[in-house]
Parts: sequence; C-alpha cells; structure tokens
Amino acid sequence: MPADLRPFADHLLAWYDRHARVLPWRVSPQDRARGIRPAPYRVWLSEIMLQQTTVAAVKAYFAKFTARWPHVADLAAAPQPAVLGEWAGLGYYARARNLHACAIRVSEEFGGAFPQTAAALRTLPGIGDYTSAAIAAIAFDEPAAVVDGNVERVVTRLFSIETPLPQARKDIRLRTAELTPQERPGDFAQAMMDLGATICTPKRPSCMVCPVRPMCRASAEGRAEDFPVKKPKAAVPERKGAAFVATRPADGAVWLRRRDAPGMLQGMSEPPGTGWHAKADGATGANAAPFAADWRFCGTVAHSFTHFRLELEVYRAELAGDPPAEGWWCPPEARGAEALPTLMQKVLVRAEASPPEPAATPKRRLNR
DNA sequence: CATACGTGGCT
DNA sequence: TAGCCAAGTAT
Repeated sequence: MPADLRPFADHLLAWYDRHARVLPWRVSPQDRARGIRPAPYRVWLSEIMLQQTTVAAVKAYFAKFTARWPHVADLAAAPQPAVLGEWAGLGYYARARNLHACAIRVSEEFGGAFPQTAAALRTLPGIGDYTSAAIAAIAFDEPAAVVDGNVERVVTRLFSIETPLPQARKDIRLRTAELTPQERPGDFAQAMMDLGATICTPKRPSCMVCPVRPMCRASAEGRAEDFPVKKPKAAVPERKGAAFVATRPADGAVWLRRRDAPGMLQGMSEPPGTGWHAKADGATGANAAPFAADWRFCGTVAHSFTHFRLELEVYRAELAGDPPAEGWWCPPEARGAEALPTLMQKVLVRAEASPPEPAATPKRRLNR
C-alpha cells in the first residue's frame, strides 16, 4: 500500500471500533480482537440475503433461516420448496435456488466446511466477486478487495472519480485493493460498508462527521453528492396479464401451481395465470382462463419489478371439484409455508377482498 | 458490456 | 408520486 494511504485504514478502523453497527450476523470489533470469529455459514447466509436488499428487510429472514437450519448441512438437507417458502417475500429468488445449491455443494464437495479463499468461494453458485471477497475477508481474514455499492460510493467520492458506473468498476476495485490493510481486512470491509450506510450516504452525506473527510477529494470540493456518476437508465415498459384464483368452498383452499419455466419467479407458487404481455397487445380478460369456471372479475393488481411494471387482472371462481390442471389445493393454514412471491400474495388478497356477488362485468365463458 | 432478476422504504 | 436506492450474480 502506498504510504499516503495507510492513514485511511487507520482512521476508518478507529471510527469503526466506536461506531460499528450491531447486527445479528456480525462479531463486534471488540470481540473480534479477542479472537472470536463469525461462523462462515452465518457470514455467507447474511451476505447472500443482503445482495441488493436492505438490512432492515434481511433481519427477520436471517433469524428464521438460522433458527430452522442452524448449520449448512441442515440447509443442504432441506427440500428446495421449503427453502423457497422461507425466502418468499425477500425477492431475487435465484438467490434462494443458488443458496440451496451452494449448501449442497459445500456439504458434498467440501465436507460441510466452506472453502477459505475468495478464489475458491467464487466458484460456488450465487457467490460472485463481491460475496467471495466479503466472506474471505470477514470469515477468513483474507485481505481481499470488497467492493459493493457502498464502497463504490465511498471510493468514487474519495478520489472524485468522474467515470460513470459501471465503466469505473475496474478502477474502483484497484483503488479499494490499495486501501485495504493486511491487518483486520474483515473489519475494514465492514467499516467501509458502515461508513457508506450511515455517513457517506447517497443523498445528503454527513461529511462534517466523517472520519476520513481530510482524505476525501469530493468533500474538499464540496461535491460529494455528485458521485458516483451513473449511466442513465432505460425507461421501464408496462406489461399486463391475468391471474385466476380458484377456491374450494369447503375449506377456503386456493388452487396453486409451481412456476417451472426459467425466468421470473422460477420455482415459486402462483394461482394459474396468463403470460405477461406488452400492454399494447391489449385484451386479456376471463377468456384467457386456464379452465372453464364462473370467473368473476375482482379488480387489478399493480406491481413494479426492476425492469417492467405489471398490471394483473384478477378473477375468482368457486370450484366444486378439482380443476383439470396441474397444481394443488393450498388450505388457509398452509398459506404461510407456501413459496408465494409478494406479487402473488397481492393477487390472493385482491381475490379474497372482492365481494362474492355479483359478477362485476359478466364475461362470456368461451374457455375450453 | 448489457440485461434479467424482487421488494420495500424513502424523498 | 414516480423515481431512486439497498452488502450483486448469472448469462
């Protein structure tokens, strides 16, 4: 490390010693100094959950997962639907599928012990550049360059990097590697993320109380908020479709199926529905039902995904017997364990909140 | 390098 | 409110 960068890590770590956030998956810098190490399983699990996800949202899920599956072998032994069921609501469901696959590989190929280098961790499903470096640094003291969105923000401000993201990534990684100390690399990584989360925030950063302000070029120039520079995003298109909620009068069960096709919400549960088409394609309606029934329109559900906005028409019908389709009845008491993404939770609420009679707009039944 | 991939909170 | 943002990865 260049001599003029050493004070950065020292100042940051001194600040971290006093201001580290207390988090369920974290070992405090004081305990860490006493030789206490975080369990790699807990570090890994928290890092996967925290990908593009807020600390506040993760806490409850981390508690549920560690209570139900205390060790990686427990998770590896679980059926995938159970894992998806616990993950439901957290989003980015490929993470849950990869989490399970990773647990199985660690159990089968590594005897239940996570590999200890970033390079080896990087080969596991769901573990990329950031997560491999974070686990290696936090759990195994490897001085890896840990670069997440917080670090990108901190580093682009430190050096007033004008190159827009993602073009600037390589430069940011090299700068982070130079800043990272040989000692306490895990605390350093967590300190950078805490700094980004609490002081060096995207908007209205608290430069006046920042422990590294003397070393920050953007702050000196009074333009911290100008970084990182980002490439403008494309507008999100709108799509529409329909969902059909069949209920069983005897116990209020709803008919669900599994989304098997690769793509959105793969592996998750849903009431049967149409594909999601460009809004301009028009007509959905009860005619699109997967099987004939007395479908009643219940209103629409709007939901925003990262790359498109969706408007779903919701229909409901009571069924005497089983529908001629793949799926299963989910009684009310089993609802909580279902792998229902938030969108589908909204659909069920919409269907069940709608009055039973009469049909809002009588739609012709032209279904097969 | 660009795009697909969820969700909830905040401004 | 519409947009932005949060401890990214896979392809």
